[in-house]
Amino acid sequence: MRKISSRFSIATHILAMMAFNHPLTGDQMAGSVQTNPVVIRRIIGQLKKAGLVNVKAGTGGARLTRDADQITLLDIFNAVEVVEDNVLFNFHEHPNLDCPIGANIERSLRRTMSEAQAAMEDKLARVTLRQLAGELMELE
Amino acid sequence: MRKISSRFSIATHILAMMAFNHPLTGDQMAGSVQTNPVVIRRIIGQLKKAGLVNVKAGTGGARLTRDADQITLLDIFNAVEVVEDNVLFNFHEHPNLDCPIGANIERSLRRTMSEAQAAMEDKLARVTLRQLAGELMELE
DNA sequence: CTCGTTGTAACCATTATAGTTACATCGATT
DNA sequence: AATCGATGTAACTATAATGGTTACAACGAG
Repeated sequence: MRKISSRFSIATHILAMMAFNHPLTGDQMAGSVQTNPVVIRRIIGQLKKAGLVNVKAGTGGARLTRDADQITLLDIFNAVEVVEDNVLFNFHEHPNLDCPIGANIERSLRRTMSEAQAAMEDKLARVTLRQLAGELMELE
Repeated sequence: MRKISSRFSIATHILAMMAFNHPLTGDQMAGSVQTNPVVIRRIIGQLKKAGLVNVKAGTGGARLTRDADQITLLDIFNAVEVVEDNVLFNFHEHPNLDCPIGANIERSLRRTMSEAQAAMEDKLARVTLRQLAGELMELE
């Protein structure tokens, strides 16, 4: 299967940079991530929409809207990895209603899927941007 | 982002069917899942490679290689959702080494990613095909 | 007014998914 | 032996996500 996109790691990287150096331009971030500035701007756009980041027009520069310990990795994940109905697992859509097994399996399988997703999200929710930067931020 | 493919739910569906009706043909499964038989055969191929299923050549018919309580949803997931290096999360590949943040973030972010994946897998590992079928299997 | 920056639009190449047709091959039955 | 249903693949298609790219309008500060 396809991996979860690099938008998540890129977003986390640039947000961590913002936690140190306050106003940062897209080109500076693109230099650190080593990708095209437009890729960065698209991600910044998603982070803005999620309310994690403010961008100054004209002169440029992005900064966090709150403290790094108020932003979890789940906040970042949900900002850049948007999935339909916030449901990660697909379920084949036309199971034959004449098949008693399909009908009965669906409910419990969907529940397990949902629990699995929730367990993953919980791990992301327990780590803040602050914790991630960790030792580095002590030096500030 | 893209959802996890329907192969997982389809594979679980047809394995649950096999837990009841022992030798099952691909066309019967395709009828219950309501998809093309070739899609089923491709999934069966993956389940065979993972050692979960036996297929009788010529006359046809697939059956489980072990009891339904010896097959977990994680077994099924790993059989049909193969991801490079078994690592679900991507990490952008050329972070600039001159950026101290990128370098320092990578290790801890990768750890959290790995924990999140493990938490999800653990939920899948705790449910067996037998448990999923649940009440239905009591009637056997 | 100019300059650097941002926000988008418009492409492009690559890849995964899901479906489809076609066909060689196998084993059992007649 | 010939036939029949079933499996295993190859080949092709359409659709969509990802990641990169160029181009350009708009904005604010100097």
